[in-house]
Amino acid sequence: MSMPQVDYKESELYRIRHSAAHVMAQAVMEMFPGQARIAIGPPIDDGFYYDFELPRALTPEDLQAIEARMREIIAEDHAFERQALTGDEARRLFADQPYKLELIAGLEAGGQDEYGAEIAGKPEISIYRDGAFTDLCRGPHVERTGMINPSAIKLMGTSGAYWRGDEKNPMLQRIYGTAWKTAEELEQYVWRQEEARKRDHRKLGRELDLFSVSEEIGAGLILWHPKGGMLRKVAEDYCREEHERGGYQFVYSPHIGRAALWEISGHLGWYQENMYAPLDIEGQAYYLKPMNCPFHIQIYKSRTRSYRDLPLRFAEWGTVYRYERSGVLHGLMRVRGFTQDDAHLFCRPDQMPDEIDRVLAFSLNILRAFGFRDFQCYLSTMNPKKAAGTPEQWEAPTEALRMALERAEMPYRIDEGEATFYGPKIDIKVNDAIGREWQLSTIQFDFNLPERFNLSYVGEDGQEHRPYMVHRALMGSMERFMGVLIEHYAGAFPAWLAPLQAMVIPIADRHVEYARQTAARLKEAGLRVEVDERNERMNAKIRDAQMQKVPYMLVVGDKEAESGQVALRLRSGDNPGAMPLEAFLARAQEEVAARR
RNA sequence: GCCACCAUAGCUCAGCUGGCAGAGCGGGCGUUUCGUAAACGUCAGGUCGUGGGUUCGAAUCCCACUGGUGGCUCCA
Repeated sequence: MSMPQVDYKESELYRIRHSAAHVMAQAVMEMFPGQARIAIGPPIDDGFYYDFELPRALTPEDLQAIEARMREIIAEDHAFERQALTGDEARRLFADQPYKLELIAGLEAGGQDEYGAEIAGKPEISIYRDGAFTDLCRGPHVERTGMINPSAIKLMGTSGAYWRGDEKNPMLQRIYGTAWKTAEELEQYVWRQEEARKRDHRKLGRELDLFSVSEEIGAGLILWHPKGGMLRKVAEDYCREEHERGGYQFVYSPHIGRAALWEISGHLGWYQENMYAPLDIEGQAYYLKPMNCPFHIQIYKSRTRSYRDLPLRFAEWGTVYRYERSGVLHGLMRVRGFTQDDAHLFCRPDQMPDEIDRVLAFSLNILRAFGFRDFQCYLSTMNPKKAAGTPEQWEAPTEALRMALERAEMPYRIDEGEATFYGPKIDIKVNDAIGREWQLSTIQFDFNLPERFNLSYVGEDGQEHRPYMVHRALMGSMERFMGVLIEHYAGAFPAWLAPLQAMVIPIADRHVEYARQTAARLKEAGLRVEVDERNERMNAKIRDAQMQKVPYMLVVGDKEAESGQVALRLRSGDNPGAMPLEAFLARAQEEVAARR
């Protein structure tokens, strides 16, 4: 969905959208003569926006009026004219536009463009004029407003947005719009939005009875219903087996720990804003865990470790609680309590490269099993404002992660300053079926905790040495992973994951007994199967199974009961028809085993 | 947390400028026993998110809180 930035910035579409932003700003200025303050209005992935300070909040009706006026301005076909100015000239021109004045000052100071992005040297100050509207802008634009297709633009909505993205600044009103070359492209875009809405995990979660959130329990806290619970169990069981094969050992740890633990780990120093207020237990402060690492470290420390013991890989489906501001909560994707498929690797320095290689391959392998094909890797580097240790300490581990990515021949991007406080990390994001990117796996180097907890192992030389430590979560949070999975498959899970794999549909009451026998045989063979014994017509049962996205529908009537067959229907609508029960079973088992 | 909007039956939603709380689906019961996406009939379901206020009278107007939606900021 996201196209290469460089190409996009030079594309005609980019100029169209940038120009549409100007046209929209003009329409808004006219709506509030002398009262509208304009900030910035760049093109974005699928359109554009413009930020304003206005005397009142915009309504949906305003958007309609603005959109209508935009079409008029386009029809007036004004030419876009560029003009270079001195700082003083620009200041005179925008004397009543405080945000523009701030931008002009920034441009004069040099080092960054009007969006705050770093650039070399001092940019030329320029304006673009189209008819009655003039904006501080470096361009580029289309030549005339008439080159914007009036039937390929649409205003999408409003939102609040902080000036320059800083929450200490005043909040402006942002209007989002989309613009394309043709009406058909706009239509396709609107259609894609609808598709995304259709596979929204919150909607499917209710329709397929997978999970819910209860107001009584609290925001951002998930209840897994039996169907969702099965989905999650199947995913977890598979991963547990893989972990066991991959040399991990399973551990369990409590949900709370004493303040001193979090003091030593550094969480109270670096991470407190994400932690809940302490519980008082007999005068001692305990904190709900936001991470599992200090617990696994205590397990490591429970005895003397020899170099022969390493690497140690402690895995736990650990439920953690993190404070999230109410406005950011979102279905399963952003919650306050979630379970990580967490593990901590402890190894000798000489084992580190191999461990990183292994965990990277392991992670991709698991993600592929769940049907993800496209991955984006990110290497997050030190954030000097939020980092334990010195830049020198960060250098080697950052390089180690980079080398692992190189060895794996994974293309990656650098996320400057996005590391955790305790070390650099590799994040793996996956692209789902409709191209959206989701952050799942994270592999984090940690040189901080072994130090703080004074971890050691006895080396070959009989001396104490400091082990290296890596945190990693592959599915990340089970909640988010399930959410991504729901949207990726639009609720139609492959048979191996589907909570209910087969629905047996007796045509009339006299077929119920045979249906039950059929179900019993399939259950015995390990399939998740139910019989729809309701007093409904076959058509209704098929429709319901279809809407529940059950992979296999097995219709049984007189013919099947007599011959020991089942009539298979797939949710795709395909109808392979009658076949011996054992033939269906073999087919289903094969598909489940292949995780198709 | 901030900006805007929203909250009526399990779900989706109607309910006008304040005057008797509704529909479809779903659920219960009955009839029907049916061959690949909705049989028919009948019954039950609501302190109109919560608390306060205005008013003769509030689902409807005002305030606060809770929860949600789209963004911003932040992030697994």
